[in-house]
Amino acid sequence: MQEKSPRPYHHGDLKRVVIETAQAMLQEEKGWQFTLREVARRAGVSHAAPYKHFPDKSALLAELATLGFDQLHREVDGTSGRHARASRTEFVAAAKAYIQFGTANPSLYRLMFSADVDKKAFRTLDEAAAGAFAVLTGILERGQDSGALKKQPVRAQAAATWALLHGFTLLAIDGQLLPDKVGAKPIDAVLTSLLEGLAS
Amino acid sequence: MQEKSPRPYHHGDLKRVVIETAQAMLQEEKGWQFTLREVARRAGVSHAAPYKHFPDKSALLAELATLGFDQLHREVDGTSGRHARASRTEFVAAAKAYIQFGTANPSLYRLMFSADVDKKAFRTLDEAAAGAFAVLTGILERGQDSGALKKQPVRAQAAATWALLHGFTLLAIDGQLLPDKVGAKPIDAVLTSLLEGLAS
DNA sequence: ACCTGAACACCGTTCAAGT
DNA sequence: ACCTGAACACCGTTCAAGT
Repeated sequence: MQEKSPRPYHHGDLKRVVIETAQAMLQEEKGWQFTLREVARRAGVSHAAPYKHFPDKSALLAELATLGFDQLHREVDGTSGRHARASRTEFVAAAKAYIQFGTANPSLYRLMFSADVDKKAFRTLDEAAAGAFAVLTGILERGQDSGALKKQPVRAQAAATWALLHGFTLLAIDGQLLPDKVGAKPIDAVLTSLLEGLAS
Repeated sequence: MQEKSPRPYHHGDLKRVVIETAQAMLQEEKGWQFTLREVARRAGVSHAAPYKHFPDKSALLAELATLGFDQLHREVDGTSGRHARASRTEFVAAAKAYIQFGTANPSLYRLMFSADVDKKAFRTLDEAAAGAFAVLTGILERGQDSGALKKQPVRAQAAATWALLHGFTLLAIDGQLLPDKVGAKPIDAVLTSLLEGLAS
């Protein structure tokens, strides 16, 4: 019995395989050491093959970052109920989901905000980031409607919230929020402080 | 008249020159593309020479990051008066100095929190980061003493403040807080929001 | 003690040539 | 249309050899 075309000359689906291999590598320890040649190696293909699907490394990184923002979008969005009015609990759940995503996928999260991704070519990346940002804005709007949050310019509130979540996530990834430095349960303390700034 | 020993075989002060050259490169556009060989080239020395002063690239990066934290420490500290009690104004000035440092030295700021620096060998880096962190803690303590800030566990307040400043700084560096996305004067809006969370 | 030059094992990227 | 293999210009790092 012959194996199903073990290594056909034309891979057929290489673009997807490259992306999936790269994503798997990002999940690993030291996933931030990202090598195009290693991706090709694992995909069982020559190191020049990916260039038929991505103009350069930056473009692949941009694609991975875009997919990361999409996933972040979905995970934060998934915590929020579909009510027209949002509670503080809902707000906190969304915030925790954001931080959870980042700390669970440190290399990917870093990549999403890395200087190495191709910023010019991929408007898609900006759109994906804006999409994730819009989720925050939406929750804040609905929180204001319910009276749980202070009525303030929503975009400024969203920027402050995003900055706090982003900073907290990165500091956590860097191991710079350890209890001995910052007290126990930093996440709860920080979210409390944030809420007190926004709550009515 | 003879030039003063134009290129002596023994440089004599190479370690400092390497650091200063590296710092100058970090100030440039694309300063984050950091190459040990390019540093050596600019210092007019062979590419192997730096290895007599730094075990590897990580070690140099760690040294640069440490110096960065020292500078950040000084600049934030410089804004705070020497009174035992701190006002909100003082707190805001410190926060703005933090953000100003980061946005004025984007590559250095990124490096200070980069995954590439040698975390194990250099306890100095941790100490420098802790020093900068301590400034925030000090201002918050003195702000609580003056009654300008709510009495809360200081380390948690400091963590929230740090996270917000860190996130804001990085988003600003990434160009992700542009007015069209986030409204005008994001910095003031964010600091206001932060203050409302901490103020009494 | 400090520096050089050649060498090694890696990259990202390109391009003629193969299927 | 898609992939390979060799090639080029770069890295970081090591090490015998020079001063």
